[in-house]
Amino acid sequence: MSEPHYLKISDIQRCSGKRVAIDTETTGLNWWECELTDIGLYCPDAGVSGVISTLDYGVAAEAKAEIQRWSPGTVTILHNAKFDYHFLNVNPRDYGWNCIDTTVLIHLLDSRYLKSLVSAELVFLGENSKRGYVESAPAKTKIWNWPPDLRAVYCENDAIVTYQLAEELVPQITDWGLWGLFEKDMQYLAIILDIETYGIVADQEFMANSKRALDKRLVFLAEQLYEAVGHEFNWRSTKQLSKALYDDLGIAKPKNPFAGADGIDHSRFADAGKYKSTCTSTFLLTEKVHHPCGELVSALRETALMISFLKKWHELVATDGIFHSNFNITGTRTGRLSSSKPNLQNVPSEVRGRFTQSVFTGDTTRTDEYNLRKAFVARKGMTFLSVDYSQMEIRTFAILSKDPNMLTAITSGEDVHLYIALKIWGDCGPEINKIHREWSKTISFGLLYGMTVGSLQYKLNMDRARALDVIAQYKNYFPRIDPWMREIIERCKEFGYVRYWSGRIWREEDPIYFYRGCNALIQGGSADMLSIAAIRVSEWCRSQKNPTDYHIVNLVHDEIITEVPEWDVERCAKEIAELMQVEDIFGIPYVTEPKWGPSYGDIVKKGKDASEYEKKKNEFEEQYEDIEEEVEA
DNA sequence: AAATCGTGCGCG
DNA sequence: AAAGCGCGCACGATTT
Repeated sequence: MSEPHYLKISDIQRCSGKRVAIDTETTGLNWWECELTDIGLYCPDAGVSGVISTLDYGVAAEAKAEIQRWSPGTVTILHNAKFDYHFLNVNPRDYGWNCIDTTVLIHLLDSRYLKSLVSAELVFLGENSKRGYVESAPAKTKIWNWPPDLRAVYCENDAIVTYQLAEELVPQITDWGLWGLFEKDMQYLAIILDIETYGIVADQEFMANSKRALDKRLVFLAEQLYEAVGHEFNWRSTKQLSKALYDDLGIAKPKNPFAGADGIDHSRFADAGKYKSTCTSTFLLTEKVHHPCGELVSALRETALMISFLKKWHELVATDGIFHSNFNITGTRTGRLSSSKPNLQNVPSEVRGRFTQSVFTGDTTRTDEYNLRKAFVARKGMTFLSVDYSQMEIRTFAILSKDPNMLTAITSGEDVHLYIALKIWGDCGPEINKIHREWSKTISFGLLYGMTVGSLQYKLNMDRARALDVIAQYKNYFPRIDPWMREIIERCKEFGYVRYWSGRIWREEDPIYFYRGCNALIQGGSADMLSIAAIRVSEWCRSQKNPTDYHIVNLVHDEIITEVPEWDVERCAKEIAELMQVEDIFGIPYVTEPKWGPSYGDIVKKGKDASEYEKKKNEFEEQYEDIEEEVEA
């Protein structure tokens, strides 16, 4: 092992204004409760290479303060910058530093690359310098428990590798014409750093009440099921469930819809084991197996899932009652954001079961203990303001494909799906129009994602000829759909990638997946637009008279949620909704819709009756009592 | 005992 | 219940 190079506090200032790679080691991943153990710096222009050991709290504070004195224009280079910045308690934007995050460089070159430093070094520098250190460390020991000298050389090495990666990758990014997009993503990263730091408050009382009610509900439902079947079993196991329903209870098992007249599945999927012979999906159980046990299992699954959300959240909420979720800008194939610990992008809402397997089966409203968005609340005196885009992806499709009729549809100001349905199939009376509207929705989203005829006939329960006819009518009305899709597939064939309006590159070499490029352009193109909107909203927040009262708290693909003073919400709604239209980008406004309320589960459009909240609350209390009685009985 | 895969489902 | 895109997470079953 090489000797560690311990730096003096005074060495830190030598990096100011220069290109400096930073790597930190810490006592854990949770930056809001863990400590820095080391700060590695590599700045060849200043002749600095080494580590500040920050095990001493005073030294850590001193080192952080010195770093904060770096002048504007200092180029900080980090691998997964958000992590280190959280521990250093700084946002590079606030100090005028440039930031180069090497994971983002990699992601922009090809979103399929793994982002770990080991993998990056191997792919782009052809080495694995970490291995030696890891092998000389005590087996299965966390880095923060390593001997300090070993950790120091490891940390310094990571900083050096990060610097080398930037040297290698920045010219590649420039060559591909991606530098502008990279700078945008670095601005985005700074905002996400703010969002994570500020966090979102947990309503732990709601979580506890909801959990209690759901636990009882689960026991009650399970007992019902076991009684019906005649014995206990693990309903979570598809194997055991299949046996209980179709063998023990003798319910008729749904026929394989892909089987031919001889009852045998001759499709190309049959051998691949794609047909799940247990037949226990919720879709089958509720739509095809008409038996109360199907409903029971469906309710059990929903209840169990809600409980698992609550259990996870209980572990994740910090001691100050705040969630510090993690948003990853390099986590998806298309350029969307992903969220974890907790995932703030898949929180169950009040509306349940809109679709089962994408087949419309009617909306139902969840009672309060199932409306888990209520677990996220605004701080005292504040309110959540959620502004989302209407039909964002259809709008992006219209703009990218320049389909004249689709552009008219989205700028008409009408209900887009109904508008399309009426244009294609005419006014057939309210009942039939409703069906046509569902068709239109299924086809619109299906086409965007590359749905096949077979799938549509299955989804809409039509024969092949009818499904083909419906698609033909749709495509006949929107003449640019087919040509646009063909162009994208052609580009994939020719270049091995397609470019978004933003310049982002989506790569694919396998012809069987070229069709996914259409979805990537729409989904990812929308994501790049939302990120720009978020950057502007963040700037707006910081330009307010009292900026500490205005924060973004969540981003959900087509929605920006801010926390603003309750008294000021109407003005905020108006200004942010307008700002988010970003009309300057395409010359066409993205229509936005503001809603607000005291919790994420209780945001409604302006004008909705406040007594609605009290009404639901009472229903919750009643239902909770019912469950208590049910269980006791 | 731990890692990985398969299934299922929440969201857009 | 495969066929339409993109995620994160929990759990059972299976593999190492």
